[in-house]
Amino acid sequence: MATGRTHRPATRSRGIPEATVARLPLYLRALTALSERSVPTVSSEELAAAAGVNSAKLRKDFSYLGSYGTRGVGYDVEYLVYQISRELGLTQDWPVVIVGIGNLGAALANYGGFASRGFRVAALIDADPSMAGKPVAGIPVQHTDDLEKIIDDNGVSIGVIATPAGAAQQVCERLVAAGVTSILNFAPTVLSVPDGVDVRKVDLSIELQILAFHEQRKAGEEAEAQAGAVLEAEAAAAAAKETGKGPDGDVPAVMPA
Amino acid sequence: MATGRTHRPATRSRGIPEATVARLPLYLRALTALSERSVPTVSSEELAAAAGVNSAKLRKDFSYLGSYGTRGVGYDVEYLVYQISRELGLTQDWPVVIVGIGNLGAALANYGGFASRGFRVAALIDADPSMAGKPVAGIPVQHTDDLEKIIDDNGVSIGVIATPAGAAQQVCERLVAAGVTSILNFAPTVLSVPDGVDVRKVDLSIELQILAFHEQRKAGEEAEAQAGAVLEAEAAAAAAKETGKGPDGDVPAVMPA
DNA sequence: CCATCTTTGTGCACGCGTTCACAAAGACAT
DNA sequence: ATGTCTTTGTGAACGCGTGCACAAAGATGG
Repeated sequence: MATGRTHRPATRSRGIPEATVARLPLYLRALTALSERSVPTVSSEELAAAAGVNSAKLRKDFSYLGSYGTRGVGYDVEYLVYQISRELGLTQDWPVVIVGIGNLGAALANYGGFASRGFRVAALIDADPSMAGKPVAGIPVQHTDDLEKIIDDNGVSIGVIATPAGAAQQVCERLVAAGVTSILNFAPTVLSVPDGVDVRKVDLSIELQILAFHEQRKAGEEAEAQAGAVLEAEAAAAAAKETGKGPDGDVPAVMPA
Repeated sequence: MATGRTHRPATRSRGIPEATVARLPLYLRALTALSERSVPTVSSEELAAAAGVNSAKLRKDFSYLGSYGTRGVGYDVEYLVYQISRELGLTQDWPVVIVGIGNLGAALANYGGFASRGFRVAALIDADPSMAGKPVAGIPVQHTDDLEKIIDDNGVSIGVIATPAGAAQQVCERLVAAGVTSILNFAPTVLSVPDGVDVRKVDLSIELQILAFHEQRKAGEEAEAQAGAVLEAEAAAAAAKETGKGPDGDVPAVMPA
């Protein structure tokens, strides 16, 4: 359209939408795969397909980073890998501590994707004294008592909480007090943190429940596609109010085929 | 898909926004905690605080389910627990299979939150023949060869993929072909599935990268000079193509950590 | 029964994210 | 050079989700 630059987005690096940031790792992964196959350039259409998004969205996402593409050709894979890496802060090393070395913590410690890109497991921490010294994924587990020192010595700013729910908030507070400002929480609890601390949560139970909701909806649609008795839900709710006592473990007339 | 002809689910659920559905498990957890403390009623304000959301949002969320509150009093805890459980489909039993019993798969199998609410680990499946028969979390691992039969015999409609990335798509296709219509994917891959199949993904690596982005941003703001890890040579190229990095005040004054 | 007080349920406005659609930009062939 | 063809970058419209602010509903006390 207008040849003239109307208004360049004055604030570029700061203005990256959160939704875009969340997709950058996806693009990066797809680009890395292309890079390993020595593909020199890629179009927005191809890359979008690989990342599982819409091409217009991808182009808009990239437009927040700058004009890194070449019209008529596409994007230079290597260059884009570098730009996104830099934007995400992956060109530097991030020491990470994992607190709570149970099944999940051990799984995380062993997770290859950890070390692969900028992240390094600096320490494993557990409250169980009998775990102390025991190596997990080649890293000796240390006791919670030393948490503050570990954080400080290693300059850790990202912490992963894989403890039971009951311990999570307390661990969180100690991490924050020790200087951690980003937390990845696997415990099924709402963490409260001061301003300036980022928390992201990964909750298996919630994901499953969301799936169950859609699963139920699908089953319902399929079963009575044309019934459409909206008011019936009312009656069902009323009737359910009577029968509803132990919403926990009871199984209502399920008969697996 | 084997689970079919149960009873009719609420037809009203069609209008529940996705964002609301994603929060229902959060409310449910908070409500369950209140229920265990025998708290009879709770106000939107209190419950919202417990769930870590805004009270107006909570009320609006509940309004999609119906008018289950009492003005001047609040919500009946037990009743709400039941309503949300029903809405999410947790009053029925959901058999789940976990494919890929490595560190992560084992952690998931052992995860208590699984069985606690509606979900039941029906089977563990792995491609490694030496795993076959070996019990994990009290459940014997079965071989991938029997995947279709396991799905069918147990009426499984929800599958969890915890395999390496390379195997995920293939496993996914077999699950779908066998009748699974909801998939929780822990493998770092974009799964492509036919319409009607829901996929949710949990990706540790992505979460960490998002945290790193914000962490870098915080560090940059705070010290104004923490853009340390920018690679020299390529940074020059980048600066040449782009007119500097932070137009909004974050200057790339390099100061290596 | 009436007044007051608490808390829900929701209309409304706003901002963010998504998507469409297309002009501008460049590559490439002639 | 010039024209054609491909693909980017983005203005604009739209829809969803969020939060405010308040009237309606009901409890509670006198």
